[in-house]
Amino acid sequence: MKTTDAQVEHVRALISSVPPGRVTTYGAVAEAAGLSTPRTVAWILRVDGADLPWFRVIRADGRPAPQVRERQLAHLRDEGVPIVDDRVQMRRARHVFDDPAPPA
DNA sequence: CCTCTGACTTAAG
DNA sequence: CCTTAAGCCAGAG
Repeated sequence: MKTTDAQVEHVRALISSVPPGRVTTYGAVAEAAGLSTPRTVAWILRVDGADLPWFRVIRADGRPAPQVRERQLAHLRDEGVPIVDDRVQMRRARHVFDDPAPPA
């Protein structure tokens, strides 16, 4: 199904709700927003994520996106996110969305 | 209508 | 820990 504006707004809201010092993954956001693939989340951040805490969204393995990894790591370190060898310790820093995914 | 690319993920070698 | 392959959706050419 084509991604709706509501879905995009949902994704933006979810990312905005991630508190400082915590992080989430593309997959988690996609699932919470009801999207079928994390690539859509990446697309949203790329085209309309300048005003969002995009640096709190990392890949599933705990590493930032290669293209922005320096800036992302800098932001995360600044917020006190546990990082070891350029890898985020999601076990401690992962954020859990209270708002459940909408039923199909 | 085609192919390519991308701030992704999981599985397999 | 490394690289491939396949699946996935949206946009650009």
